[in-house]
Amino acid sequence: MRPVGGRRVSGQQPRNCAPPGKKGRLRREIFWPCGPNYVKKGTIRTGKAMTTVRTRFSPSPTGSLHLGGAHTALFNWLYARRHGGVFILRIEDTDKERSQEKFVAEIQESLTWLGLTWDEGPYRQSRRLHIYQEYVERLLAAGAAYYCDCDPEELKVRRETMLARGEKPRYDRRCRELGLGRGPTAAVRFKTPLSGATHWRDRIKGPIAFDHAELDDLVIMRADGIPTYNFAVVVDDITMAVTTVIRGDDHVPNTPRQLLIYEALGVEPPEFAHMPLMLGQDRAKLSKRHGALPVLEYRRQGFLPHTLNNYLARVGWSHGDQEIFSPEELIRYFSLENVGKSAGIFDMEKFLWLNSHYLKEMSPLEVGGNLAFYLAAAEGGRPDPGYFARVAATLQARCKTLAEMAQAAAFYFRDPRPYEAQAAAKFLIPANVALLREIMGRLEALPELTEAAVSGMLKDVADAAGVKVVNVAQPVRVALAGKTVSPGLGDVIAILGQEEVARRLQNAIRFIEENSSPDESARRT
RNA sequence: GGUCCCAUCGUCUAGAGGCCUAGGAUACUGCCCUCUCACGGCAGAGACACGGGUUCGAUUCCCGUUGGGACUACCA
Repeated sequence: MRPVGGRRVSGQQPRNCAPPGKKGRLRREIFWPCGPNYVKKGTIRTGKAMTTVRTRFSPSPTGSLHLGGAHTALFNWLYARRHGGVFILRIEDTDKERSQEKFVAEIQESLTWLGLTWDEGPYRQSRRLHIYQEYVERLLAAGAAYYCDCDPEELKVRRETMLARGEKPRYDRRCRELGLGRGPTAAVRFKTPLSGATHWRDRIKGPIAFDHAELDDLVIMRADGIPTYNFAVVVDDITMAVTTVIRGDDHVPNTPRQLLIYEALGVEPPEFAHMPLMLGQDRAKLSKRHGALPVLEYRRQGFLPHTLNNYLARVGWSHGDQEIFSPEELIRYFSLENVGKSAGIFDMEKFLWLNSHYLKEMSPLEVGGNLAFYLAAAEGGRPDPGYFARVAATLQARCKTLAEMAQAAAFYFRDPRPYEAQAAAKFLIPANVALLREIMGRLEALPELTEAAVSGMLKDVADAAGVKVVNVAQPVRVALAGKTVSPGLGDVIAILGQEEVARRLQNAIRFIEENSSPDESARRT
């Protein structure tokens, strides 16, 4: 868990020392943080002399942005912001089958909602095909790649056969030395070294090594000229001058393949930081299949964007015992050194708590503004910000999400009827008619409808009747809110206003009279 | 199966060999506050996966076991 080697040198991050290349040109003379000579004491330069940090978030538009993606995007964004760097958005849409335009839009909307704004992009891999082509040529010319015209279907069969035989399902390299030329069905494969090993020092995981014997000759460009993931990533990260690749540790196995491509291209690679994955309740990687919800779904459910950022930041990263971070603090404190290695599980309970925390912290006016948005769909409430603020103030400490608050606030905007059945059965009974009448009268007599005045009145009524306040409060509550749960009656009454309160009390009395049999009401009144 | 990664309360985590009687947060339980429900306050229960080393001393370093996860495509 502790940094190894140079990772701790006075808190400085080793970075590439050369300026980013211009327009597709390779960067020259780059300090390679992954190499064996990584950080000799005293070689780290500080501040201005170093290259600007450049990170990227590169989702593929094959689905909505979900929590896992937002987690990765946040760490990249935070790291870039922390170091005054550049955050790049890149859409990896080389999977023509599954990529969809609507997801490109949704991903951007999600990031924007979260406030994870990008400085460059969105770049689209599908519009950079000529660049990949150029790099493939280079590899081909250098003898680091070769054409392969094996039939994909047959490859699949071979793979299954190997698997069935208990062998490793790898490409058998039968085209490797054939010297095949370009052709309509020929894909390009990377010529992976047969022996040796690739290793790097991960900014988060420390040293990692893979034997080349474990790797096979991956396809880097399909027969149709579309590059595959591992190749496109490398070319993009080179041409976009990415300095730090921060991604989920599910990409660790891809890294040696990419490092080999950098090497074949003669380019020093960026540094890598593989962050721990965030798992679902079932401990499996978050994915659509495991019920990972789109980020926008959390917006719909009434979570604040900063709740997501704060929560996500604390999965895999920490700053001592601190749990609550303002956006500025997140940026100020974020560092790769404090990113842990082990995967974390998304905990809805804590997530809800965090959201409720922010709901309580915000000003009533702000919460009210948000609440109006959630109510608009359902209730079409009054568009008066002041009114929403007063309503919000009574609900802030009682709700965990804005959607929940909208529900709880509904009675402020419309008639409470129909009453909740159980509540009505228990409190809207003939025995309480007199009480409701008295309350109505007393309210009219109050010089001012304030929380204190109403509370005092309720207590007086209770005292006079020799009962507890709760006994007078509940019938009134059901009459006004339609249920046994609501904010304090003093606030409710003050907000609803004299006229509306009188109407609701009257309605409740009428309801009781209509719903009880004549002799029952005679007996109990 | 193979390769790689990971391992502190249920969950997120603090922990840089003695500061640990292992801290915080959440969730849970109890009490207090209280017109309901919440909020809030106080208290409680709850973890170093196991086995070997190294060391005067391991939660911490090394090895192994076990467990979990990821990857294993002309997906990303």
